[in-house]
Amino acid sequence: MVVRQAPAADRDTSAHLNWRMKPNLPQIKNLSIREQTLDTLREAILTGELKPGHSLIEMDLSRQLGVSRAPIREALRILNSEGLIETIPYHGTTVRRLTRTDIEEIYSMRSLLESFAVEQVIRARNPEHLQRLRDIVEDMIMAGRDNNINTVNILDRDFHDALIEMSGHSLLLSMWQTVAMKARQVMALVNRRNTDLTQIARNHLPLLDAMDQGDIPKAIELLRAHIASAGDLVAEDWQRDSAALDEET
Amino acid sequence: MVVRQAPAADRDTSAHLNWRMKPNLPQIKNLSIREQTLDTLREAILTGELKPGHSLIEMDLSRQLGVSRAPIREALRILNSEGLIETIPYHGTTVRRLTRTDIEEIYSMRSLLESFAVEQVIRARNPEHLQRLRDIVEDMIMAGRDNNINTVNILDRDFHDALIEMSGHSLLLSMWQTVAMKARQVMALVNRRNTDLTQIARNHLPLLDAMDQGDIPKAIELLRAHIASAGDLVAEDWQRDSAALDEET
DNA sequence: ATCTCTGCGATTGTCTACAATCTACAGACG
DNA sequence: CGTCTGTAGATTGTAGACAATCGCAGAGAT
Repeated sequence: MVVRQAPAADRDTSAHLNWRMKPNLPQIKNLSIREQTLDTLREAILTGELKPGHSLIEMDLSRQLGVSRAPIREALRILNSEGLIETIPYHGTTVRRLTRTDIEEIYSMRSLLESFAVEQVIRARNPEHLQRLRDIVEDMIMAGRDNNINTVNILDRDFHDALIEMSGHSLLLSMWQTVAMKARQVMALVNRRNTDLTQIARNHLPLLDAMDQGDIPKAIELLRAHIASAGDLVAEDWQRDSAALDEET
Repeated sequence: MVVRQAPAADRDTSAHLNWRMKPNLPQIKNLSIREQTLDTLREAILTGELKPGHSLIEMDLSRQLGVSRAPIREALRILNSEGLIETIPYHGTTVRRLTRTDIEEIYSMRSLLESFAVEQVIRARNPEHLQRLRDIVEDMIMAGRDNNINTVNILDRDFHDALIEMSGHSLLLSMWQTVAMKARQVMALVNRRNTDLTQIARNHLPLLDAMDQGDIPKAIELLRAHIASAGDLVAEDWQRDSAALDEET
């Protein structure tokens, strides 16, 4: 951590430097401490490393990350407005606790946003879009055969992200990102019962067929069912082991 | 998003203090400078006082408001994640510029969120909800008769806010607030052509009737049309006088 | 004339110290 | 014994100074 600032020259892409520049030099990132802190904390929350209820003390973070409180505070403000943490003035900051209602809301919102997106994508009738989605699902099925749960999850996210992006609706995309973030957090927090990975992947196929046929109502119906069943499973698991989820500190 | 902290006194409900407490003392506000700055700037942006493209210099704001840069920076981070401003590192912060596409997206998103809400509200079948909405519309019609454009606008906002709140979906509410905020900004920026205020108010009545009858598809259809026509009008006006909207600085 | 480099002013990014506020607990007071 | 009061410790809120970076103008080289 505490990646020190990179020299300016590395980021410079003005013409005289690009002249015959050999490619594939790894892009040097010069993110502000605020951004690094933000990314680090957000990732920790989304992966469940920082559990709901966990207390975030600015001074502790400051020491752990080896930076001052100012950029940390700015990062916390952002996380706060993203709804991942809560701050009580002069008292403390904690990772937002989740209720079963929160989870139901997250999935119902996913459903709403995605069905809107799928309608837009179908109307656009862009064959490349459908092909791209098919490719992702195929990879997903293969990863499912290999029982590679991590890859399946990533590809599943890719699929739904791609669907939203294809709608070409930037406001939708930004709201989606908020919701998808929360969904990711929830998924990381529940101990999912083993399910047939291949089956999860295959579940996407009927949706693709409906999209191929341009059948909007059917596609929306399939998508809704797909998300609802995923949401129900997660909500059940949540109920089951919700006792272990709040962290005292 | 934009969940404001309640002042300490509001949160204190311990028994010994509530015992025979005389009411009606004006609540003492102790908002942090960050919150005050946030509210001030956000309001200025939403009312069009700060126009798209206007440059926000931390040092200037600091002098104008008579506070240090730290709380201002935190407020700016929040406005940034709300999508109202944009910051280029080491260069400057400006009020986000709006394109016609932005406006179309704002209204299509409003449409999506509100039709979801109206479905939930109809399903809940709560007569008080419908009565509350009717009351608002009645006031709106009266304000329309008086040609009181400001009151009509406020009541129109109240109506749609109420609709969302009644859905009881807190995540929906938070996304709605983001979108409604942007819509408010857009409305403040266009010089709306005079329209019949009474007519605007009356336009809400068919929707209420459909809700009364529990006719979900019809209600959604009416709502969609209502919002779409509003959006089209605004988009037209935008096109017309978009030249005057960007502020140089 | 054109290109390159260097220094300058403006602006944001970060650090440190100090102030304000909250909670909890101990002790005074009836 | 219960109620109020005040103090201590922890935590967030704010201030002011300094560092880093960017864009640009202008000097100098070709």
